[in-house]
Amino acid sequence: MDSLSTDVERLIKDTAKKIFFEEGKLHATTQDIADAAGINRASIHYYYRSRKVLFDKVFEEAMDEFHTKLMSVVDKEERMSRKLLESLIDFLLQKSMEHPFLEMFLVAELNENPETKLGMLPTDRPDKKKMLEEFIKEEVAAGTMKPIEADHFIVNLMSLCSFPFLAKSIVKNAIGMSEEQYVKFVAERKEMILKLIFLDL
Amino acid sequence: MDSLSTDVERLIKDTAKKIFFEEGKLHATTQDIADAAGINRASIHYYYRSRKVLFDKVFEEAMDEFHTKLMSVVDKEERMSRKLLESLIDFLLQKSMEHPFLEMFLVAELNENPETKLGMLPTDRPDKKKMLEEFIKEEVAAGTMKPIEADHFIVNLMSLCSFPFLAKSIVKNAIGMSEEQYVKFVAERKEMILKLIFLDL
Amino acid sequence: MDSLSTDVERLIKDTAKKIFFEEGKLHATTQDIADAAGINRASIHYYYRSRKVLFDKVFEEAMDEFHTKLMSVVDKEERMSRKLLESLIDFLLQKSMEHPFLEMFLVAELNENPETKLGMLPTDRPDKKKMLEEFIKEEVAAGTMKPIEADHFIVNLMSLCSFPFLAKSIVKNAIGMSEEQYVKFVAERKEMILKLIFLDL
Amino acid sequence: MDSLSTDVERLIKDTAKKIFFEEGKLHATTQDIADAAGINRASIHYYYRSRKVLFDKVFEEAMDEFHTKLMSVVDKEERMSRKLLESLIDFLLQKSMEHPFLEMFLVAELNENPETKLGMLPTDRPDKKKMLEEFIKEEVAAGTMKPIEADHFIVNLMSLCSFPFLAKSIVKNAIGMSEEQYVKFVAERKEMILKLIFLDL
DNA sequence: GATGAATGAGTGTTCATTCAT
DNA sequence: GATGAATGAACACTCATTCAT
Repeated sequence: MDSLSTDVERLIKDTAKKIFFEEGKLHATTQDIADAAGINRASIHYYYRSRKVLFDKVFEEAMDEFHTKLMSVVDKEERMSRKLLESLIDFLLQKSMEHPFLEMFLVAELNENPETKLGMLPTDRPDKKKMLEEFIKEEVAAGTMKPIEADHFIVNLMSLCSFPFLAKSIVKNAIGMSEEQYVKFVAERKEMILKLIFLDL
Repeated sequence: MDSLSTDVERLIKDTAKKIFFEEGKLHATTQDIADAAGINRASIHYYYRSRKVLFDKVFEEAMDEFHTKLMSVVDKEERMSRKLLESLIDFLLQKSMEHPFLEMFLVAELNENPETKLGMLPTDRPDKKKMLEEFIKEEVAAGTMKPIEADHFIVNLMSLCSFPFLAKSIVKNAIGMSEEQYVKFVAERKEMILKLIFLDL
Repeated sequence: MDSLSTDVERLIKDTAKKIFFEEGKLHATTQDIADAAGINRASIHYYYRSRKVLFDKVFEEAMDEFHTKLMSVVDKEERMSRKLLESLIDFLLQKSMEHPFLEMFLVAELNENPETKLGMLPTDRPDKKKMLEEFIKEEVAAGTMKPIEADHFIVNLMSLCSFPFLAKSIVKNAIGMSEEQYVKFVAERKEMILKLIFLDL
Repeated sequence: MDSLSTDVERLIKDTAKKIFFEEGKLHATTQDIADAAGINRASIHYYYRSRKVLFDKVFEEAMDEFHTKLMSVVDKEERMSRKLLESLIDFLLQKSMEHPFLEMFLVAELNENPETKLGMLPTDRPDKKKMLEEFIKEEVAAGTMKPIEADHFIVNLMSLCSFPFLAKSIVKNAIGMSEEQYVKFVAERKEMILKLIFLDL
């Protein structure tokens, strides 16, 4: 009953997501999307009234999914722990693999329309920041971590997880990696990041 | 040394650089550039045959400048040293402040035209990589650094230096920073990165 | 007498007539008609092959109806009389109330396609014209009418009967009439027109 | 100095006016206008940002011109007189010859968007109506006119002057007039209308 | 050298229309 | 018979680009 038509609607959305957030084609036209989906350009307007509506929907959905999953990770425990941190890194790496260019679109949108409001991102919550600060303090006290401000800590995490995927083409070119080497490289990131954070690993 | 026209030629180039790499306006039109430069749109085509020529020139120049400066830093010494590394971080942070969105354009270009050849980036040179690996080995031997592959090391550096600028709007939103807080935050990056790398700082 | 489908067929036709000739929506789309009829847009093409076929049918029908009724009025008597003229005015006012915008479509069609042939209108018949001229001559002789050419007479009649309905929105705006005042105004037209024609009223 | 470019701007406007209000092509596209003007379709967007802007400007201008001229006729004298009435009829016939289809567009617009506000039309002014009523009263007292309400009088005038031009194609078809006969017919309208109004003519 | 005017090519969008069920 | 899905054709519109001055 979730009949054929719905499939095309989803196909369009999925194709758009792929082109935008996986392939990072910032300038993709409705024709590009239609071609990639193997459908007529007018179908896009049949299901989504306009390019903007499609884009907004696809973008909002990707952001929502990101937000929701992040929340489910971050809110799972009362206190920050190594296990929780590991889950967080897992999540950040995972979504960067799936949608390496989501941030690019967000940044492009914000550069074009600085007043755009985005769904409050999770770390902008005092309780979570406090939680993180306490964790750092404890680890520092235990001699397993060097003192660091929570803000830098979280931005480091984002940077180390997102940038290598976003800038995959640069990274590969700059370092002269083959695709295989890149895959291996990416697989090592999690352990590498943990070792960078904790002195006892 | 040229005539008056050169001034306009330079004005166009500088304005384009600003709009593209400082403001990150990926979709900027020739009209946007002309408006920002306070000149006629046709002048852009008079000095640069087409938008693509202007973009390519501006892009190549920014990349060349980046490349040249990087080389001058990296090739200053025969051997890698803490001082050299510090210079490198200084440089990376500096160029990210100047042109936070240069990578975005590079990535966008590579996503659109994967075959694009970019001037060989510096670390794709076995000697430099070797140099870095030796440095790491020595620091590890001295107990002032944890073992890390050179590739991860260099990508970490790029990530930690570039991402916070590229994603300034996200970072500020996600953490709820004011402009003043962001300025302070950015000023602290260098010391923070060094402390992250070296165990004895 | 037909089956159910005929009902829908008629519904479509009636709705189209209403939108076109009563509401004067010159730019009405098939979707507008489908919405107003509470049916699916595709049904319109099921019953009528194309928009043009529907429009032509609806238009032809309205014209035919007009033509037929006019004929039945005009051909009822052998000779023109005051009573017949009164019937004619009644009819013209009546059809202008029902389909105030029929002429607009006719005019629009003729402007777009000047070669369009329309069913011969009744006054384009020498006998009828002769009949009218005799009537005028008699009334003039009786001192109850001023001399006037038959062509002007008939165009005056059309003008005085059609225009106030066709241009209702303008008339109301220009004179500042309320809907009630307009209704009263319209009701007075017949007597007014007769008084304008005949000196003894 | 009112150089070539301005000429094209005017050419576009004049062509649009001609197509819309003289030829009554309600569905005319920008391509139709461009073709008729012998220019590129994009030029229309160069001078007027959009079709709507062009249409609105052209429409407003035609209405303004109508309004201004009408005022200059109507306000020339303190009191209504036969001479003034004659001027008014002259004006109404004149503008109907120039722009026979202006009312059609006004009506179409009002049918599509009933809330549209149009520049107050002139007769919606109590003083003018009073003026007309006094004139009628005087003529009636002199036995040169039959009693008639001012509203009917003014609508009759509009009808008798506008309709024959607006519905030229119908009139010609209905009565079987040649172009020459129509020209003669039109030339006779003024005298005919005056004779219809005044008993002593 | 500089600029307003003009245009071709392409994009989003709407529409009547067709098709499969 | 009826309808949601899909499409070709046309439209308004934008943009980089060219031309004439």
